[in-house]
Amino acid sequence: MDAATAEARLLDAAETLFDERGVQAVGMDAIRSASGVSLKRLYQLFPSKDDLLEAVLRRRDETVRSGIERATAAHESPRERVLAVFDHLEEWFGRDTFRGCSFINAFGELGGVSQGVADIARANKRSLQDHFAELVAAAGTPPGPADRLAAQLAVLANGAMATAGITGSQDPARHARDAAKTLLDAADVRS
Amino acid sequence: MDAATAEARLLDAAETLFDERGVQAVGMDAIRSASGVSLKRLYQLFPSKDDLLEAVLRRRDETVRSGIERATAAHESPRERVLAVFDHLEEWFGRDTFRGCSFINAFGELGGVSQGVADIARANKRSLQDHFAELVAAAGTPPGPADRLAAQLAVLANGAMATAGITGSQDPARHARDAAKTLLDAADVRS
DNA sequence: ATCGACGGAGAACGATCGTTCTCTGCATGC
DNA sequence: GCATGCAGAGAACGATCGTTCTCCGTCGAT
Repeated sequence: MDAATAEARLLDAAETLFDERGVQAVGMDAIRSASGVSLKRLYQLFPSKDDLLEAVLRRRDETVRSGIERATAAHESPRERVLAVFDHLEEWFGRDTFRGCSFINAFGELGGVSQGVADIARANKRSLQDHFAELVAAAGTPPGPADRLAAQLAVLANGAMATAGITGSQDPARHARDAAKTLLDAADVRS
Repeated sequence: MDAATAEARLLDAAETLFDERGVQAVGMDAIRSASGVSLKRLYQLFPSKDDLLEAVLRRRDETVRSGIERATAAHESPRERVLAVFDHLEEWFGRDTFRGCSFINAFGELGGVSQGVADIARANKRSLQDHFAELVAAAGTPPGPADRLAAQLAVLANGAMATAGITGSQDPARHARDAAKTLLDAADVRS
């Protein structure tokens, strides 16, 4: 097995286990077993558990961004693109492995003791809000109101993630989508 | 020191430390030092760390509920009461010890491995939504639309908590409040 | 075929943690 | 004044975890 596939297997296994049980509840041995990559190789690629976790979060950040990018690109109008983000969330919440947003969860567990984790979570949330800002700006909304609307949409999206994680239901995505529609109407983003 | 004050000191110390660093990063010795209660007494009152954590969360649940209750009771109209919840959040987010919602954080860390923690978090979030539902119903909104609006408001509140925890800013409370106002207007909850 | 470098399996190590136990002192009841 | 039981301080214990090390087999080069 070459280094690239070992790394991918490690990140896959670690991501799954961290999502399932949290970070500190997962031992390096469990990651080794789940990935089939030896401990020696693991520590060559990721010198510490913190490094592995941050790599997992960074890769997940990329996955999330491109997933949202793809979901919104499938629609034409800014309004439909914004709503597509919430449809994307609903589909995500429906996966049976879903147990909340990795960044919200990792921040809750480690944000107080790991600056690295806190920084990555912050960057992820900022990128979500920035993405909403771009979509809203594309509708012709002036910068000030666009930023405010984007912040509100980001709060909705994060609320859907937190609520869906805890309740284990897809409903929060639909509720957030409905609320987003109301906000878009009020801001006169109709197309 | 009698049992009641020992228990209170333990819950205070544990709550502060858990909020600050997460649950698993806090040793029982740290709780002992911070509370000034001996380990022996601690284990007499709370037979395990899990018991202590659940007691902390249950007490916090009460605190949160009564805080919201008090904040809303200070206003007359249903609309003002709903908005008062978000003002309450803003004040909370401004406290320098704020590091996110204890239930969202605890669920992220332990929801996957502790049924007890998951249940308490779920109950807390349900009670928040129920409270919104009562406020909205008091405005004369019919049950169906009232429940939908309450769910949307709950998503907003949870989103504000998650976002404020990660970004360390009070802004999400204001953005959520503005969004709530728009939703109330759209639902014709004007007084 | 022999040597040597490398990778895997898992034991070992040191630290930490939850929990329990021991020892000591003290206060209270006779 | 003395015995008795309780509480505190912290050592001890057993388990777990992150990390490193040892041993062994394999494979490629000469």
